[in-house]
Amino acid sequence: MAPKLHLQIDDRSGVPVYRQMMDQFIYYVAGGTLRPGDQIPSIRELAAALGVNPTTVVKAYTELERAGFVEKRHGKGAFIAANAQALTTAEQEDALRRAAKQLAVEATQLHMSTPKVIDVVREELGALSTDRAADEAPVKFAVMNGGR
Amino acid sequence: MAPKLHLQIDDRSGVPVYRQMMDQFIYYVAGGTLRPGDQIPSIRELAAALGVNPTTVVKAYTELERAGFVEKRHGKGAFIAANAQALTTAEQEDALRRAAKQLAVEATQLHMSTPKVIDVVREELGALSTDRAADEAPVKFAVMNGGR
DNA sequence: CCGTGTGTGTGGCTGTCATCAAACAGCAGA
DNA sequence: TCTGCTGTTTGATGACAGCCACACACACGG
Repeated sequence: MAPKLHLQIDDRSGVPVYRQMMDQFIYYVAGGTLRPGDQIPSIRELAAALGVNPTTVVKAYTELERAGFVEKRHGKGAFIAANAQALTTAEQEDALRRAAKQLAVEATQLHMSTPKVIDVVREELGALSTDRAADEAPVKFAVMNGGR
Repeated sequence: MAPKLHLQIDDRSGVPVYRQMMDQFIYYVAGGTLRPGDQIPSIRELAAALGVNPTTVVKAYTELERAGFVEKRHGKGAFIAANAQALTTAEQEDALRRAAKQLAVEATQLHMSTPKVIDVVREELGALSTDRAADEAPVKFAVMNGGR
C-alpha cells in the first residue's frame, strides 16, 4: 500500500515548500513508484516528519487533488487518485531537462569544467541509490536545512 | 568594462526572480567573468530585457550591495564592488552540488537511468557553450516562460 | 445503544515576503 | 537649461506559511 518514498525539502532553494512536495509526488507517480489507490502519508504525519506546518501539506495535497493526482478522504487519509495520469515521456524528459539546464547554467557561470560537473552528478546519483538500498522504513524524509 | 553575460530567469521554477538574478551575478563573480569595477546593466535596462518590474531588479541589486558584491551609484549606474570577494572553492562546489542533488532526486523519483541523466546534462552544457561562442552582444538575457 | 478516544481532513486568521506600478531625485552632456 | 540617462522611495496586491479551533470517521468499552 505504501511504497518506499524519499521526500526531500530544500529550505534554501527559495522554491515554495508545497511546490517541492507536489513535484516529488508527481514524479513518483510518473516513475511508477506510486500507483492509483496507494495511500500516502497523512497531512499531520508528513508535516511532522518534514518539520513543516500542516497547512503547508494541506496546500500541496489540495493542489494535487485539483490536478487529479490525489484524493483526500475526510477521516480516512489521502490516496493516489484512481485515474492519476502519469506524465508522458516527453513531460518527464522536460522535467529532467529543466533541472539539468539549471545545473548547466550555474556550472557555466562558475567556469566549471564539463567532467567536473559530470563527476558531481554521478556522485549525487550514487548517493541516492545506495541510500535507497539501505532503506527499510516505508517512508523516508529529508530536509536540507543548509549549513551556511 | 562589460563582459558577456547570459542571465537566465525561469518563471516556472518558483524561485523568486530577484534571487535568481542574485545567484547568477554571484556565480559570474566567482567564476571570474565579472571583476571588481565592471559596470553591470542598469536597473531599467535589465528589467526591460528580462521583462520584469524595475523594483525587482532593485531588490536584487540592493541585496547584492548588502552582501558586498555590488555598488550602486545614483545617476551613474551599478558596478561590481571593489572588494567583491569571490566564493571559496568549497562554496562553489557546494553551489554546484546543490543543483546536482536537485537533479539527482528528480531523476531517481522518475526512475531515470544514470546514463540518460548524464546525457541530458552533457547536452545542456554543450548548448550553453556553443551559445556563448555565437554570441556577439555584450549582454544576453533569456527568460524561460515555459510552455505548459 | 451510546460515549469516548484517536486518527483523519477543514477552515479562519495573521504575519511576512515577492512583485508590480508610479511618482521622486541625482548626474551629465547638448 | 533641458533632456535623457541613472538610482530611490512608497504604496497596493497577492502568494506563502504559520497558529489554532473545528468537524468527520472509525474502533473500542461500557
